[in-house]
Amino acid sequence: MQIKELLDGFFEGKGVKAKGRLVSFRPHGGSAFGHIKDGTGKIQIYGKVDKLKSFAEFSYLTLGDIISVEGELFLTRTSEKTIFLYSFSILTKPQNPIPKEWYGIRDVEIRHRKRYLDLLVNEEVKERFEKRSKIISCLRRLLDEKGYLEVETPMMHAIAQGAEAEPFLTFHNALDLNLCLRIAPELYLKRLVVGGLDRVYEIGKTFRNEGISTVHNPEFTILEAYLAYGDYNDMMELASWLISSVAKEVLGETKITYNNNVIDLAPPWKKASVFPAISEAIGEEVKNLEDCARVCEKLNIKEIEDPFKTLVDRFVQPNLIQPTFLIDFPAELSPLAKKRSDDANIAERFEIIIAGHELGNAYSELSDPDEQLENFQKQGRVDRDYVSALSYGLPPTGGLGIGIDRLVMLLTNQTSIREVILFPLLKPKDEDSEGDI
RNA sequence: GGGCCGUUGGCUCAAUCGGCAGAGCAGGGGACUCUUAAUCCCAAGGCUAUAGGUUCGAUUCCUAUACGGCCCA
Repeated sequence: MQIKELLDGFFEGKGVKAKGRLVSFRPHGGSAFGHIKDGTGKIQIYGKVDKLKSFAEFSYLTLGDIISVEGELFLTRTSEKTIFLYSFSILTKPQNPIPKEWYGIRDVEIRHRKRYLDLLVNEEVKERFEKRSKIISCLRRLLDEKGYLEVETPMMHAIAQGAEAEPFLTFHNALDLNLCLRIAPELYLKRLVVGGLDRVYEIGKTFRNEGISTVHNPEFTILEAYLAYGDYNDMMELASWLISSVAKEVLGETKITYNNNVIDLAPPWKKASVFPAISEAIGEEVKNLEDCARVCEKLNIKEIEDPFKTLVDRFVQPNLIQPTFLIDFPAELSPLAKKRSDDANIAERFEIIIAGHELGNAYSELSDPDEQLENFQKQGRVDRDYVSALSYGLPPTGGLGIGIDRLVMLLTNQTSIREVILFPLLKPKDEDSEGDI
C-alpha cells in the first residue's frame, strides 16, 4: 500500500505492509526508529528486539536502503503514526550513500547533473516538478474542453521555419537527407488547419541552437494552438484565459508573487502598442524600423542584428510586470502573420509579456500563398510545400504560442529556466563518459 | 562573446597576514528498548577542480584551462 493511504486510513492495531526508502534511522540498542518514504509520503517505522524477527539485520540498515516492511499501526508517545514492525526485507541496497535530507544538496551543478539526488533529498524540488506536471495537464484539459484536438507533428524538418532561430542539424542515412530539429511546430499545425482540423494544439519540445541563459535552454517546451475562423483577438482571450485558469487551478488564485512582484493574472490584460511603448521608454518618438536603427546608433548600442527587437527587449519588456499584450508589431518582422487591413506596415500580432519576460507570441495567420512565398523569399528560406498547402485555402486563423518552461517559472517563482527543466543541458564532464559515443 | 564570483573528504561548510588542512553529518566499529537533525565512545576518510608560476613555504598570491553560477551583449 502507498504510504499516503496508510496515513489516511490509520487506526491503531491495523495490520499493514509498506515499501519505501529509508530516509532516517535512529537505532537504540534493543529498538530502532526510522522513516520510510515513497512517492506519496513518509511514515515512521519502529522495530523492537522482542517483536521483530531478524532485529539484528534491521539494526544494520543504512540510509537510502529500499525496504519492504510488515507490522501494525500504532501511535507513539508523541502521537506520531508509526508502523510497529513484525518483519522486513531489503528490496534494493544502494552502493553509494544517499545525502541526508536535513542537509540536502545545495551545489547547483550536482543538483542539475544528478537530478535524482536533488529530487530525493530536496523536497521543494520534487514539489516544483509535480507542479510543472500539473500545469501541463491542466493546459491540456482546458484546451480539450474548448474542443482543441491535440496532435503530434514532426520534430525533424527539412527546412527550419516558424521562428527566427538557428536549428540543430542532423542527417537521415537511408534517405540521404539533411534534416534539422524543429525550431517551431507552426507550419505543420497550420497545414492541419487547411485539412479541416479547425482547433488543434501541440505541446512538445522545440530546439534552438543558441546560447544558454537563465531564460534559454537549447531544448524547451512550447504550446502552440490554432483556431480556424478566429484571429489574434481570439488568441488574446485564449491566452489570458489559459494562463489565469491554470494559475487558479494549480496555485488556487490568480494573484501570484514572482521575484518580489505581485502579479495579477486575471483577465482582461492591458494592451500596449509597441512603437509608442518604445517611444515612451526612451523618451523620443519612434515610429518605424528606421527610427529604431537610428536610435540604437545614437544610444551607441553596437553589434545589433535587430534594432527593433533590441529596443523592445532592453527598454520596453523589463518594465512590463503585469500581464501585457504588446501589439502592433511591424509586418516586416512577422513573415507568417497577416497584415492589418488599415495599415500594411503593421501585423495583427502580439507578444505576451509578464514579469518582464516574453511568455508567448501570437497572430492572425497569413493565409495568402503568394504573399507567404514573397515573405519566404525575403528571408531566404522557402518552404514550397507549405506555400502549396496554403494554396488549397487556409481559413482565417488565429495562432498562439506559449513557452511552457517560462510559464512554469512564473508560476513556481523561479528565476532560472534550469530550475524548471529536469535535465537542463550541461556540458558533459570527462568523468561522466568513457570513450567515444 | 565580455565582466564578476565559485570549485576544500560522499554531503554541508571552516581554515586570521602566505606558516602542520579542520568540523558536523553520512559511511565503518562499539554502547544504548519511545526516538525523530537521537545521544555517547573509537577508528578511518584529502595530490584543496586541472596545469603551470612566484616563494624557504601556497587552500591562500599570479597565469592559463575546465566546469558551474550571476550580470551584461
